Amino acid sequence: MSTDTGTTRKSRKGPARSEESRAAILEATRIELAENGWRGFSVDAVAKRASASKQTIYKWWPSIGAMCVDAALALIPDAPDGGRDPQERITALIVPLEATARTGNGHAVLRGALLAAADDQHAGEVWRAWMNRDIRQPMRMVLAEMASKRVIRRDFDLDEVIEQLLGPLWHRICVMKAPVREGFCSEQARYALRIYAAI
Amino acid sequence: MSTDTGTTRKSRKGPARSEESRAAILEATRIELAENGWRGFSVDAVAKRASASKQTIYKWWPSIGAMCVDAALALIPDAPDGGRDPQERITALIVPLEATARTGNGHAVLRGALLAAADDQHAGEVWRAWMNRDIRQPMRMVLAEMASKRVIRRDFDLDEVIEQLLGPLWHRICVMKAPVREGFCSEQARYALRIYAAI
Amino acid sequence: MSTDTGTTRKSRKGPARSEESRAAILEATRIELAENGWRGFSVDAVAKRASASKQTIYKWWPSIGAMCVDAALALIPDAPDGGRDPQERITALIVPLEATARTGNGHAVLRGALLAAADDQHAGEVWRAWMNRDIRQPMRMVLAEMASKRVIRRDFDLDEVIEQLLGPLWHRICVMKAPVREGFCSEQARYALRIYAAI
Amino acid sequence: MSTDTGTTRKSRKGPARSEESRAAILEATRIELAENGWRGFSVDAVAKRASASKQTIYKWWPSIGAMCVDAALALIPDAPDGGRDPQERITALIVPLEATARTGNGHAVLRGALLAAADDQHAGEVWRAWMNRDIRQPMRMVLAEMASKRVIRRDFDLDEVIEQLLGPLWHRICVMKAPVREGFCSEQARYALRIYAAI
DNA sequence: TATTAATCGAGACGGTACGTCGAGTCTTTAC
DNA sequence: GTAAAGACTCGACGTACCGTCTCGATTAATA
Repeated sequence: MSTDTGTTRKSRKGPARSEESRAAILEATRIELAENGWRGFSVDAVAKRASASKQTIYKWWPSIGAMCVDAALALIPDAPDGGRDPQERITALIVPLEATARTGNGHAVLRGALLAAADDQHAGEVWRAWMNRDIRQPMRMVLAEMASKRVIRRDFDLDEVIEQLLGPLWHRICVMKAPVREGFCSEQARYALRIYAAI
Repeated sequence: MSTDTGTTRKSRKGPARSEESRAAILEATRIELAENGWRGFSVDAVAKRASASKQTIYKWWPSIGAMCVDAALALIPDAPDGGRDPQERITALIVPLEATARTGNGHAVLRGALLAAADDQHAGEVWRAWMNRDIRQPMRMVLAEMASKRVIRRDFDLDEVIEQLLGPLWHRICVMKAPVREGFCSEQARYALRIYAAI
Repeated sequence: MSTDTGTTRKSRKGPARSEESRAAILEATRIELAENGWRGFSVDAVAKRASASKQTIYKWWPSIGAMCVDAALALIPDAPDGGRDPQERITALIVPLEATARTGNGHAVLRGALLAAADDQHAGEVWRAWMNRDIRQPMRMVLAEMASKRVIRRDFDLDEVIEQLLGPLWHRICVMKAPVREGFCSEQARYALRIYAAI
Repeated sequence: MSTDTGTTRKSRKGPARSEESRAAILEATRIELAENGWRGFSVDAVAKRASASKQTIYKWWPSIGAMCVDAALALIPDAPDGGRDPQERITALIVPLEATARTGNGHAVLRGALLAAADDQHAGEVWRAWMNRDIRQPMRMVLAEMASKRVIRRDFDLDEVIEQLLGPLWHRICVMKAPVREGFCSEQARYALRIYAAI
């Protein structure tokens, strides 16, 4: 789930931003975040691992927290097409997160990014912006459609639905530090919709 | 929800552990945690604010994360008596958390402690031990009783129920950084039980 | 006391070296050197002040120290004609330095250049080459003539004479940071010759 | 020529300043200064070489320049007793400098300290304070005595005499970077007094 | 008149060092 | 004994500068 690199430009003096350097920094960030956690995360270590200059890091990211979130978001695959079934469409929105948490050190990277988002101003904004664009808005569409067809109640609170969907994953990854079984997220989706089922 | 102070002793030379100092350190911890977050949290600042020596802090806590969790747990009131109704008994277990999150800077302290628990080995153990004693075990009892009476299904996973109960609160406090409305937790309890309702 | 610009060429493709840029760089160098001293001197600041590219600076000077010396030497006026009197001829060789030190921020520029010459390999060579050409050689001629006429002793050491002439100025500018009074240098010349007077 | 360590205290909580650390820092400073010069001098390198913390360095010295001067002054031996002869007494004041310049890497250390004193506010003050105490004041006494006995003229300028004494040494060490022969300083003393000789 | 080679401003980049802050340990004094 | 005070080493912070490189534009000699 890529974010903007900000390299777009029409014509300007001097060399363009090095995409190579950017990718190396994000990869190093993921490794360091997974190994040392959020408080133990060190920009120096990232710079050294990525053979990059700290200057370059601080130039392109507003804070190291934002960089951590960026690095994690780059790991999340694009959502698959959910077809017509509302239940499937909602599941499709959150399975990429589950997939990330279940692959390699993805759970540790996600945990680091979530901590960064909770602890750092900029990181929180980046994370919520991503959530808004990739989860909240699409889900609002689906839920509105379901509500109009009386499949679910009309008085749901969008944010609370999202919390019921993502909260358990968060708790598992961050607090329990236990593995995420397959289908964990899709099951939460089924539960959540059942809660709001009309009658 | 106090934790052990470790001051119990039969007879030993010299003065006992200063309860005054311990309280000042925990209070300073809460303030610093709420003001500067987890990554910005500093032992030096706590020591200065509490007029304590760093030595004293390191003497009594295995890690600063554990101290943060201790400081937050000291803020959580004891659970009220839930009576006989299972629904009420479960609600009673989690409303202290909601109450803490809704009082003063409690949400920020809780957030700091949760981040510490997710990021720091010792802190995570302290937090999970508390959860196990004050939430998980009591809830296991209630749920077992409900299952035996066929009020809920028998095949629930205790940890997943807990995640459905606490996850949303976490997500709200840490990710959304939005206020927690009254009844948020008890509603999650109602939802969770509905999910596992028999039939 | 100008040094070679290195722009002489017979025929070559492309534009010639920009004299405008060179002058702007040297002027910026003088200002920065006077303001920030030798250790605080920054190529970036010179480039920005002169609206020049760092590339241009590194292309034309072997080291920043050499550039500092160049910038200072450009400030030293040509020596006046000393006439026939040996005393006057020697005085004429060093009064340009005194004049520079007594004009505007000349003392600070001179100090910066001297520090550069003492601290930097290239700068030292540039400075000593200038000294050799503009002070040492002419003085050798005058002193030899005086020695042949038995006005001064024959066993003087040229470099020690120069040190007696320039050392005090140096000490005043660099160590005492006190103003240089008019006639300071010519008086040193008179003293030095008196030291070596025959008889 | 030691300077105050500032470790004097009657009674205070906490450990005293570590003399061991202070000595290691000064020795490392001398080595680094001699090897890399003033502009190339690095606090990091000193800290690493002395196995000291930068914190400790910045705690006890107002600037790195002052530290460099301190390190050099510690190398200058105490002045010998000059006896009764005024000429000898003056010579005795400056031979320690010559001796330092002629021993080991003393010339490079002295050069570094002189550059620091010329380039750095604090360093200059430290150097001039030392000069005032160990050279200027004693010399003022001797010269006053000589003037009262009509051995020298009465209208000399103390600072100019000092410049004539020390300037040549400086010029040799810093600009010429040539070795200092034995007797260089005492000869300058003889010259200077001859200049101001009555009649 | 194109082509070509050089110059120049702008600025991105990997590094090194800056001066500050915090972690965790140790030492001294006071109680 | 406990605790406050604080010095110490080590490492990371975010910034500044160094010296090299790349880019786009411009300028002058050559073809």
